[in-house]
Amino acid sequence: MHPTQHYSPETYKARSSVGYLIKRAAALGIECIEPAIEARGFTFTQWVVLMYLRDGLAFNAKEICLQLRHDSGAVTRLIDQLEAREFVRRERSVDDRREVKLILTDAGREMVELLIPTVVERLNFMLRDFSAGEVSELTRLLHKFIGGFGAAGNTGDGAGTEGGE
Amino acid sequence: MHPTQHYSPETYKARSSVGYLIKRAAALGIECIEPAIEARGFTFTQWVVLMYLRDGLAFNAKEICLQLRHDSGAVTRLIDQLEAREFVRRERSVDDRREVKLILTDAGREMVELLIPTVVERLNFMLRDFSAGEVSELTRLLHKFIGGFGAAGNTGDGAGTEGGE
DNA sequence: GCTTAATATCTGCCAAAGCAGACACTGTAT
DNA sequence: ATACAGTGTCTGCTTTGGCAGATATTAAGC
Repeated sequence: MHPTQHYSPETYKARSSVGYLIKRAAALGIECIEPAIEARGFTFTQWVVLMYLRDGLAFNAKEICLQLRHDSGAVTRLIDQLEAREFVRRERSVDDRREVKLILTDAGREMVELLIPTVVERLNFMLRDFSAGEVSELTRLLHKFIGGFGAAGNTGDGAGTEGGE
Repeated sequence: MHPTQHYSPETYKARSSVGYLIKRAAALGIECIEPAIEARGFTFTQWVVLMYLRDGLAFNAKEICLQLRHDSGAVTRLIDQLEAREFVRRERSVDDRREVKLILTDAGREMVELLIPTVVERLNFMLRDFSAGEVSELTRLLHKFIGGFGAAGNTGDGAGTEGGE
């Protein structure tokens, strides 16, 4: 069960590493979309949180922390801002009074729907030279990348005995 | 000349958007590699800068700003730290005295080489379920994504699977 | 019922990053 | 030479994110 060696220390170069490329692609993508979001008075992160709530990717602060990979304190303050502007409402859960359920207000939902066409347009623009097959393959590979080790332990050691082609 | 419509506002969902997936992949990748870097006393960003200098992706602060997509002030302070620890040296350019050339010291180069095997191991771990063809295709698609609209000085090589097996 | 551990959220403090402006230097035109 | 625009770097000020600790609630053990 020798592990697959896609890279080796002797020949490793940043510019051909998927680590470098993914990081750079993320930065360029945000840079492309962010101005459109900020023109409507939101930070990119605020927008992302509103989308998470709309799409049911998160229902409380904890889940937003996990999704965003952000600190819980940062998320608290982020929600504070969105709540102050009445795009999100906090509602203490009755089942578990530790939990605070986050609910998109009507204004919040309206704002998300208003912004989506712009974001979609930007995404389509970024992918304008891609065929449908390429987008679908990129999506598949990114899903695999995320699922492959996001779920399995990534705790610093070589615990990965799962998988194994 | 109708643009390719990979996404449409009516059906857009965060979890299937390459924007969301790339951002998440980047976050997970950093999360996987960062602990190994910090165990050696560096922040992830400091590591990246050292790699850029090693691989000639940047020679001065301006180029690091463009590569990292960071503010020039942030980069100045980042270089301050690396210079204080003597991994990087500032050298005023004689051709253009506005420019400050950044040079990896011997200690800096040594440190990079010391860290590379760990980073390579982590990358290979993240990609352990990927075939060589998949890594190469992911690399190609990310290059295309970046080059397509980034338009930055991207001396692409396109190849992914160096290092063989 | 009381104690302890775990969970969800929030608050204070510090570091990192963005923004705007200052400064130094270059190149060009007058 | 002087003036002016453009560029690279650096410095304050503010915002954001990370870390640690506090509070409130739940769950399990005695």
